Amino acid sequence: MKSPSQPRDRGIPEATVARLPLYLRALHGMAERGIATVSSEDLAVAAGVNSAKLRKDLSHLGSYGTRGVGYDVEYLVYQISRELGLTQDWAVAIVGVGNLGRALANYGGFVSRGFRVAALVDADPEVVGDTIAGLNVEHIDELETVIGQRGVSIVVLATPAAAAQAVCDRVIAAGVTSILNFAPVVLSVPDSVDVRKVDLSIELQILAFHEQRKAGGPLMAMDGQ
Amino acid sequence: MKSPSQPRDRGIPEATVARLPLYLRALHGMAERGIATVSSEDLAVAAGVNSAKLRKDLSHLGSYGTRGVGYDVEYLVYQISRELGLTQDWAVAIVGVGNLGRALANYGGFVSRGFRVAALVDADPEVVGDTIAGLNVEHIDELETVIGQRGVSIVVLATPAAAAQAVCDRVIAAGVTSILNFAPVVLSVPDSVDVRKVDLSIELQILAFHEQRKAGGPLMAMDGQ
DNA sequence: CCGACTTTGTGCATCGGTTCACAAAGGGAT
DNA sequence: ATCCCTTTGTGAACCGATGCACAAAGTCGG
Repeated sequence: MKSPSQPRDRGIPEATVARLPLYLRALHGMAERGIATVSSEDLAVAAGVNSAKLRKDLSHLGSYGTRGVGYDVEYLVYQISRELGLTQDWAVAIVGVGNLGRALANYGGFVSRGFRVAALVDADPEVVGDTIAGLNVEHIDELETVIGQRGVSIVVLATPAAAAQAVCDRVIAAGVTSILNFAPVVLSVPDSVDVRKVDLSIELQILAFHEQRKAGGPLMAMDGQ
Repeated sequence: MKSPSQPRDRGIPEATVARLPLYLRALHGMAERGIATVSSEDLAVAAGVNSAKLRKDLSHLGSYGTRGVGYDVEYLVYQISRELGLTQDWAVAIVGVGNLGRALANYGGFVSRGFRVAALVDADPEVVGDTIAGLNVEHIDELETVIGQRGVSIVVLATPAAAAQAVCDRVIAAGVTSILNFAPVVLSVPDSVDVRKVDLSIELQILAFHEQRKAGGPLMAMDGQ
């Protein structure tokens, strides 16, 4: 039994957290198009999920809808943003300024969501000193200094696989507890540190698996489905 | 008792499929270091998962281990590769040659896993004709031709959000049934088409959520956890 | 002020996935 | 050949997530 206006339930399911950014994106689009109010059904369609799931997700944040009407777009944007921590400014450092690091530095989706690329760091003297996306590329020796002085709390690892663990250890020692890893290695970190990984080739491999199935499977089993 | 070569269970759980590439990566590393045999425990550590989960995952492919010994690295690499469809050559087209598209074209992880970038396509006359990663950038008008003639079965969408759905519709009409989408939009496609999406800003937002929690949560609730 | 209509929020059944724990299977030593 | 040791493969309990279906809550027209 909980008090009726107890929105702050400390335990939001992980699956819900992963979908909130999706809702937020859909809501931003609607706000831009001047839509003031949206039903769970419409928002669900825009976000590509089932409406019951959406309502349950939102119910974890609190009771922000109006029965018979729907959700106020602006208000919901604010509530989700606040829950995700996007109402504050996050300083991000990108380590590894290869093709991927460059793409990330230029990626508009970061800035528009409360993230600020505060530093670009690389080990290659060839790129150190270059200006990318308006930022000076700094030498890896400056890593700890940069993190400390600019209040970097999230680090994006876009280094080669071989360098990732060493850089990871250093940024953790420098106090960082959130890492987004693009290098194709399993990082070993203390429990207190959050690592999310994105491996582009894994996604392709999963697609290949399903594609193969459609084509008849590895042994060309001739089942109709 | 099942016949020893009855590996083909048509229903491999989605969660398992998503982990197979992880095992494969770990196994490749071991093969390179000359390791011939590996236990589920060791492989699990290398892949960053629980060993019981790993064994259950592998059991869906068949009985490829030897009790008391472990798994033969080479053999397991082959079996997983085959299951994922990586023993064949997949032609991939990348549409949208901005920063991200460029990074993807140069990404080594594709080629090394049986994927071949067969075409780069863009709408901007400024980039059409450029050579990137040894490939000529072709005009979007050629999209259908390129897909048909080079046997492209997987398309990577790295276009701006506004263009993604239109390109998506075209590649589907051209016969493609597997799409990897980097554009921050929900694509609407027939059920027969597989879409996997990667949204870089979503991953960062999830990190921000947890980071905020560590720092005390949105209302600075002072609970120890 | 009331009654019909809309849409939320949620209890409940269900499902897929994870983890535990152990019997079965194989290897190697004696 | 037999026993002991290691490690797999899996039955079963558990856990979180999903989706249905509906009562509760609110709006709006008359």
